[in-house]
Amino acid sequence: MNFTSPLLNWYDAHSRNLPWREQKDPYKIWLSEIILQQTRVEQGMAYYYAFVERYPGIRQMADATEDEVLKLWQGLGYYSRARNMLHTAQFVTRQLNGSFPSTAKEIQKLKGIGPYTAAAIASIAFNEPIAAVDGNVLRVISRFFGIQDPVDKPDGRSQVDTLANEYLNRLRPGDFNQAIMDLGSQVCKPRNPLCSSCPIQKDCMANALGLTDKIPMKQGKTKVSEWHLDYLVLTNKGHIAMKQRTRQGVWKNLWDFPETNISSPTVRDEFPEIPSEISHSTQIPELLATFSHKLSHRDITARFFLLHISNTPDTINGQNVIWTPKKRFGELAVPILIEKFWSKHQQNFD
DNA sequence: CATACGTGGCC
DNA sequence: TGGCCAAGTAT
Repeated sequence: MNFTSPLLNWYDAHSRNLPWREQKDPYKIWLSEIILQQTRVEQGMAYYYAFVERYPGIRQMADATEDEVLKLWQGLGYYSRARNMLHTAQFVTRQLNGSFPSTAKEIQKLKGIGPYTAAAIASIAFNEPIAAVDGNVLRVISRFFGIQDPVDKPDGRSQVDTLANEYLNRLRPGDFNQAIMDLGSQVCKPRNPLCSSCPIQKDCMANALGLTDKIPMKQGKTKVSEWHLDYLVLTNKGHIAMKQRTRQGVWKNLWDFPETNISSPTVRDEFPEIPSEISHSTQIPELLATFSHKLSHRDITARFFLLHISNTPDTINGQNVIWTPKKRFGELAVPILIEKFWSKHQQNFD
């Protein structure tokens, strides 16, 4: 099988010039890998630059607050990555004396780092011969070797792991891993792969069998459930009531508005009750907007009810709130759903 | 082992 | 359009 050599030759000629590839700084490689988990390079690039500028090294990141890191991360999604990243920055700085672990085994003990990211950092930053198997590698390897078992099941997955480590170039493990990822993202794409431009087309099983649109085979589909969210947008003289999502769950530690207590689908035509903490209000909440928003696992329908009130209680429907001046709304890390609502309707809050 | 966890792009 | 996919991890 002619796999590794043509792959590395192709990489030498076509590798992308990415900022975290300019040096072998474990901090920057780690940061880029966390950002790029389940995220395309094009989407993550601006965030990478923002983080490197704000935190040139892991020690600077360790001194940050979680609110600040989440605000920088806003819009990237999977916010546990940001929380775990800060935790790891503090752990490496304070417990490991600022020295990033140098083996995949040790790296994987850090929060937010699993088998893929540990192997990627170890191979790229420390030259450890270990295959980093991500979605691209799963696709390239399963197509090239014609693996027709589902790659999201243990059997198919372990076949790919084995082959990737078997064909790994032990002299250039980091380049080998990045070469497959670049090939997977630029040539061996999920749909409409550019097989005629592929350096390993000649020995590719999926290409020979006409199965590039069938491989990689996958089994699992996560079911999407519906979720109704009813927000109370309370204002008082240019201040807005905001609450932090501290409970375990989606958007943890990001900010949004207090929620009403009428989220049951059967009573969705009713107006929300006035929270008992509100001293007196002659009007009823006005339905300002209805937004739909899709998460990977939820279809959200969010309604935003506006109400001007004359006191500033510390809790709304039992939820702790802060009263944020309208000018400072932008300092809070909010879900994209809230950001979109805000950018469209903030003029209503004067 | 299955499910939770965001958002944007593509066809 | 709705479903799939993206440099996955934690539980």
